[in-house]
Amino acid sequence: MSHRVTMKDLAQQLGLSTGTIHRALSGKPGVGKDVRKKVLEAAEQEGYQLNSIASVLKRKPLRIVVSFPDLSQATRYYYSDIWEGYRNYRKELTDYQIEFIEAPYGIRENQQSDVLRDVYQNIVKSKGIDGLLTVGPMDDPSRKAVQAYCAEEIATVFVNEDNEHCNRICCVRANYKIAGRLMAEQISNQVPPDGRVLLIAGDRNISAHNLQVEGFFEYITQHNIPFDVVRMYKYDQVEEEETELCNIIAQAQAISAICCVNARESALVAKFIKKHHLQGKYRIIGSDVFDESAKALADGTFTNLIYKSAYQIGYYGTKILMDYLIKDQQPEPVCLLDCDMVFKSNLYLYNDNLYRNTVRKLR
Amino acid sequence: MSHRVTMKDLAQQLGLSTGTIHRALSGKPGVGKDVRKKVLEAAEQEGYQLNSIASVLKRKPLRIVVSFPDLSQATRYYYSDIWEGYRNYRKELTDYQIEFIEAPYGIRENQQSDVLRDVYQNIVKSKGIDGLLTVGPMDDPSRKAVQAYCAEEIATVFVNEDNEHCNRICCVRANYKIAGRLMAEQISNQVPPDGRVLLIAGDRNISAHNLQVEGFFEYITQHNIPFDVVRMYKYDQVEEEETELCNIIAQAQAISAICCVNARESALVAKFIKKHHLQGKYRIIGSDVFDESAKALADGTFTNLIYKSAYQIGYYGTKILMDYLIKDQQPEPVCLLDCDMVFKSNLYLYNDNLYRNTVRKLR
DNA sequence: CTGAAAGCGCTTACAG
DNA sequence: CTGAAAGCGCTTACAG
Repeated sequence: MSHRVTMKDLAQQLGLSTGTIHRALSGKPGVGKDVRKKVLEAAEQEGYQLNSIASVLKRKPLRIVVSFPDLSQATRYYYSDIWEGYRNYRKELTDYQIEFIEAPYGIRENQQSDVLRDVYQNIVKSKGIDGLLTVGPMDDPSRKAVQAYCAEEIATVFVNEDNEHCNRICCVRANYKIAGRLMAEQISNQVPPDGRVLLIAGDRNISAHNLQVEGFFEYITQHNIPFDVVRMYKYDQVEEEETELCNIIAQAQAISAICCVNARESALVAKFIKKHHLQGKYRIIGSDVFDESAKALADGTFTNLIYKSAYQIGYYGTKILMDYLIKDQQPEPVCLLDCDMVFKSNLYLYNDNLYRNTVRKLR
Repeated sequence: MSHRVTMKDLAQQLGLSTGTIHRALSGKPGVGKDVRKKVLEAAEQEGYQLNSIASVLKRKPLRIVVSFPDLSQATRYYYSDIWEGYRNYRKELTDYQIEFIEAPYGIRENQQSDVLRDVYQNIVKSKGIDGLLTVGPMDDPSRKAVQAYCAEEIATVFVNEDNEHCNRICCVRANYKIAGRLMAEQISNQVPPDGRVLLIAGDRNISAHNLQVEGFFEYITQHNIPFDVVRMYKYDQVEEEETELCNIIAQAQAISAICCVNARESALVAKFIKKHHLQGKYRIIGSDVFDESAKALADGTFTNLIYKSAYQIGYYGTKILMDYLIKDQQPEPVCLLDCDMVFKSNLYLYNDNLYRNTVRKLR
């Protein structure tokens, strides 16, 4: 264990005070241009590494805004896992002096932008904050709200949705393509290669849905599986959906399997199957783990579920932001978390929040 | 953020020095019995929590011995993942002043005990160590070697194998029962319920193998699947194994699927299938991810693999030991990590060490 | 057995 | 823009 270079060492070497070294290295204002350069060079030269532990002790608390959808709506299962992942990583940070400001928002139009603007007015402007963790904005007002944060050099990490027009340090999301491939592979293990498969493809405007569809076809193409795939796009036509399902199922050429790329329609499929007493007639892979889908898997209505790593996204999103702020670790711009195939046999792992104590591979 | 109670606060309240408070709370010698009691009570009363960050700064480095099998032998794939998980968690601990002493051992008889005794003589006795991370001893000499550590109050965490006769704080291992259930469930999705299944059951003396077999039968019993399961126990009769496989496969009543609870025999099955050009004839689930098994999955010889969380065992084993030493967190005595079903579509996650950056659910 | 003091490596508030 | 000093909350070595 040879001596690790400290700020004191650099200060002595350069004939400066440790305060100046600190200001130079931390990018704080109040240090001459050439002095800063000299310090950065010496630090590089000597292989100086910030001691992230020591730096915690005396600094004032970091202030982080965490803003995800609240649990009032359709995405509540998904986001309760995101919140939980965030909270669990937060526990790892006890003693790090971090103040988390939670700002959940409803999913009505403009809710994200309203909440973010509100926090900006009330907190950012007065006390200042250091980091922002939220969903990449999908509408103009939200994007503008986030850009106001980024303009203040506030480190920003997006979950689920990216938005490259904001100066975010990274986006953490599920690897949807692999999710689609997994569905195709699992189905291809179970139904004859010339079988007919209903792919409930979600919304053409939602990239998470498209990527899964893409992955699905990629797999069957690469493996020369001549599935007859029927795609259904009724995500925003809730009323027509059941009729459409009836039509497809009533067709002369029977389907053997159903795959569904999103939670809402998975719930709908489960309901439909039970209503028409079709349990066991099809191989069905649903998306996400929540009350209805978990029940459907447990009772045999579904064969499997794809878990899209919501918990891990919350956990890693928080970790990546904090590693950036505390340890100066620069993440990849996009971090993909792989999805899991859920079986009856390991459903309890996803269902039982008590032991959700985890994490996942990162790409 | 109300003020958190510090040692200084306790010292003032009790009219003692912070040094005494520290000695009392940390269980160090050199403090009177009733003084210690008084301090512990006050700490309890005031809700004192150690600031684990501050405690790192001035203390001398913790010294941890890490001793797993080396990579010279049959278990090298499995243990390279364990080592890697340990190394990756270690990276999270930069700045925590921890000195890791790596003591890999060969798998010949008594290698573990020799190495542990050697380290004990050369390091423990002279410099002292704070923690031990190793495989729970499976023979008498190793058990005695470990007990010598535990007698010195050295915090000990076992991976893979437990041994309750040592005073370990915890054992971290895969949830083998779930692994067995997953195999049964996946096979039952793919072959007719009255199908014949060959279960390569490993060694009757190895609990990891037995638990998987148990889980397998548990699943098919609970779900009333009338599989005809043929068990094969030839783990230590390598020469007879191929003959036995030939016999079973040649039988009039054809088997539909093969499940294998361990890595060595999975490699053997892959070789056998390829040699006899039987690819695609059976559904086959192998164990563990390593060169041969990964190839067999990729080329369609195997349908799936069960990954027994080696990486995560190394990662969490290290974390649990360090959380105990640094944050005073008492773990559950047995921590079970769930296993993954590996598909062609996500094989790269297990195969590509570059991005092995992860973790798993803990029970 | 107990206290008083120094110091871990940073960050900050203050003075100039 | 820069320096000198104090201090974060612990741990340690020394003195008694």
